[in-house]
Amino acid sequence: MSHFGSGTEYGLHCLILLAQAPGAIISSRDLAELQGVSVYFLAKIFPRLEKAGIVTASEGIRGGYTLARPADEITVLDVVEAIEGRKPLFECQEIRGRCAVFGGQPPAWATAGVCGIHAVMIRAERILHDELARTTLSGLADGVGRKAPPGFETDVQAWLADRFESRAQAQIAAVKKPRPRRQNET
Amino acid sequence: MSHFGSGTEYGLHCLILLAQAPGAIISSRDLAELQGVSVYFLAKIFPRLEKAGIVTASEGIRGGYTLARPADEITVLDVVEAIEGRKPLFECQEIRGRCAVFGGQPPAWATAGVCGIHAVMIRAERILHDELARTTLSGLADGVGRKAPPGFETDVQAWLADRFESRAQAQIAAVKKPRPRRQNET
DNA sequence: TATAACACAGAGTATATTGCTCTGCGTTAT
DNA sequence: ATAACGCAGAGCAATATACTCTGTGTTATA
Repeated sequence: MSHFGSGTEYGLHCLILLAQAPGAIISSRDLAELQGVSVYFLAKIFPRLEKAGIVTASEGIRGGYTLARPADEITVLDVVEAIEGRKPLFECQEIRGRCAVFGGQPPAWATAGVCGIHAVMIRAERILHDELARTTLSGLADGVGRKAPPGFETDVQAWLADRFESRAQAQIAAVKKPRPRRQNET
Repeated sequence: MSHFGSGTEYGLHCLILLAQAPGAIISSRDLAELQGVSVYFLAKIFPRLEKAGIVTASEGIRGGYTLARPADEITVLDVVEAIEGRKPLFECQEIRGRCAVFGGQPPAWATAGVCGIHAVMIRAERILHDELARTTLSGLADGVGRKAPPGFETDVQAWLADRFESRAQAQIAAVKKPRPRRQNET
């Protein structure tokens, strides 16, 4: 297993798509089906991004998500912390005060300040966070844009727009087929 | 929960003690009881440190562990990787190739090279590792030495030496009390 | 040579997390 | 009225964490 879960991966991919379509409202279902990941799982991730102020939600049919602020103001660290939660690199249990030679009453010098091991971990964690905060969603989106041929991004937007538009037609189709619910292919 | 488990914390504390007593053989039981942590749990951690070449084990009564190389040649990263295993920061599942507009056959450009998100994570991971590799066991031990009053380290060594010496006497004591096994206080 | 403590291997256990599935509720555009 | 939406939360199998305990073989000492 890795330190960051797949939720973070899915979330970042979705947010890049939102960054490429500024202002567009895209549902978690469409984002999931576009990328071939679980609709249900993605639907659990987005509320966290909303609570963190990264996306804004709109309800009802034709509802969905949009970036809450410009893509260059959302860092990878913001997304990781929103989805994974703020779990620290290291949780100091203050072993130093338990030393048997203290006999249960550790002297002041033993528990003063930050434990040496903990200090190393705090430093490493800050460096990791700084690095993750260096890349923004617009930076990631630019990277994708540079690799893809000119037509690709348009195709993706067309795919999403088609889904969005078909919300109205779904109602008409429902007259013929009672339950036209899509199945997920995961 | 934190990214690094308590095994890493216990391990580092034990290795600092071994670094402070170069050449001494200390059993996992003594290390555990000196620090008030689980004897059994520590006994599961040390074989990993041995497999990683950080400590060497000696068997039998009066057996135990010593550092396998000088304390300034063992980094915090070495210890973390030995105990936690080499789990990556991020495990790329190649979401980019699953895009629905590709219809199951992603073009070469889409899957060429490293995924942009993965690239950010690889960079962050290397920076984290570099930072953890910057501190050695001797560096940590020096930090403890600077904080503690002059007599402390001697007291600890005396506590451990006393345990080590008493291995022989334990057999004499066993004649009077049939089962003089120590209980752990965790 | 019996013994006690050791390293080491591995089974077992309680609890938590991960990744995912599914149901139900209130909201919204048609 | 309907269908799809966000959102909250229950459930669930698989895995991980932090221990706990047992058993095997090794070694120094009385």
